[in-house]
Amino acid sequence: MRVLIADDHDLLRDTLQAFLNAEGGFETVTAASYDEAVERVENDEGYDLVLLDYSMPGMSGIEGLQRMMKQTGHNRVAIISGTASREIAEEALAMGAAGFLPKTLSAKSLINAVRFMAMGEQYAPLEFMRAPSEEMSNPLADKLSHRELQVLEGLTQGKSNKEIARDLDIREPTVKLHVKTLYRKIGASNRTQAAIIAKEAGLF
Amino acid sequence: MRVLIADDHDLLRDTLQAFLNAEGGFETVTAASYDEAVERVENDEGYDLVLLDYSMPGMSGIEGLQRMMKQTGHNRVAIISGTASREIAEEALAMGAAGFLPKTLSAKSLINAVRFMAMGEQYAPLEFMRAPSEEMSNPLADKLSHRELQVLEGLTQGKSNKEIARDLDIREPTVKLHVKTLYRKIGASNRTQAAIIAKEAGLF
DNA sequence: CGGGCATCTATCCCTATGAATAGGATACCG
DNA sequence: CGGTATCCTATTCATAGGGATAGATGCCCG
Repeated sequence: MRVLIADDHDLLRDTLQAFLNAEGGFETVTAASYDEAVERVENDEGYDLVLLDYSMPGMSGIEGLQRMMKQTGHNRVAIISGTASREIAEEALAMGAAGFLPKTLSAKSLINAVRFMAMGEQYAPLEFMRAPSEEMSNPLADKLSHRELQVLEGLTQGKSNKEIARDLDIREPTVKLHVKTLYRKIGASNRTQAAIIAKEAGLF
Repeated sequence: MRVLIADDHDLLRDTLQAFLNAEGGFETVTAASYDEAVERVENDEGYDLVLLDYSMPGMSGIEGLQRMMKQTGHNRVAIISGTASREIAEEALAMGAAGFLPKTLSAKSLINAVRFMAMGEQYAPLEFMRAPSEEMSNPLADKLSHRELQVLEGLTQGKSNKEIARDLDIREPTVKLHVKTLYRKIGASNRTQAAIIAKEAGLF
């Protein structure tokens, strides 16, 4: 099995190559930039898999993946990245990439994944894909006080101020205040927008 | 590699066994029911992987997976199913299942997946996991007239009736009418609920 | 052709919402 | 202790939203 590893981090590239050689029985070739990778693919033959670092000179993200996939034709191309988000992984996979490898992957899993992809399957770490989008520990929630969050939850359920007041056992004017300050904090101008924003942030 | 296949469909079970033996080089044992599978695991030793049909006698869904995982201890257990939804797959994987195999999988991919799982990795078909939940082709949209849909879209953007009227170039009272009839159709009692319902149905 | 349907317009009336402002209670922190 | 933040309550006012009802048009289908 021939694998091309393209990454601008020398250390990672070299250790990865050594490891794939020793433990996985792969034949590996490396490139330190996107252009070098292109050159290798042009001149050499028969790579079973091309690993592209998501952020390296010349790559320009998902667009580099696309170009490489076009250029290699039937060859399989996977993304390897230390930072990319799930959205990017999804995009790459939807585009037909052979896989997505976060650098948090264990060496053992990486061997398995590379072998899996070289067999023609599509790989991505399930726990990575299963993560609920971004979450980002909800920057929204942090900005709001406890009460404001409770009120916001009421909004997302389509409740009136009066209902929210009853549920929280506070007076209606108080609810209105929380509602208004919460608008300011999350950038909404009415309750429907607030509800949508909260929903889209994955709250409740 | 020793694999236990538990499925009440004789045909599938036998062909699967034959195929895994011949093409994958696996040693396979079969069971026709959940209880038989439990028995096999108790008496035999060293299964690298247990494949459980999601709907077979005694299995009772995700609960059977849980019991089997507890019983086998370190052994790896995967679900195989012809009907189960993505939600069930997610649940199984979150619970630590070795994988999820829909019966729509190609034989070649199945071999790869089984080998992958036997190596200790977690597998599920990415295209299956990436599918946007259910979608159900939006029963909501069918119930609404064209205008009502346009108005509903405005609602989901947090617009006021006046804004919607301007955007659609109709008078505000008309918008209010559409809004009201649309509430009835989708079961909302105010604009926020309508917006949430539309959002959750995947509209817009 | 007439009935049913979606569409558009309009008016009345009441309630809910949003903005502005203000005062008091509590709790935490330097 | 004083400063600050959060929370609760209150009042007033303009506007938006929601319910009800009514009338008119254009269109398709039986």
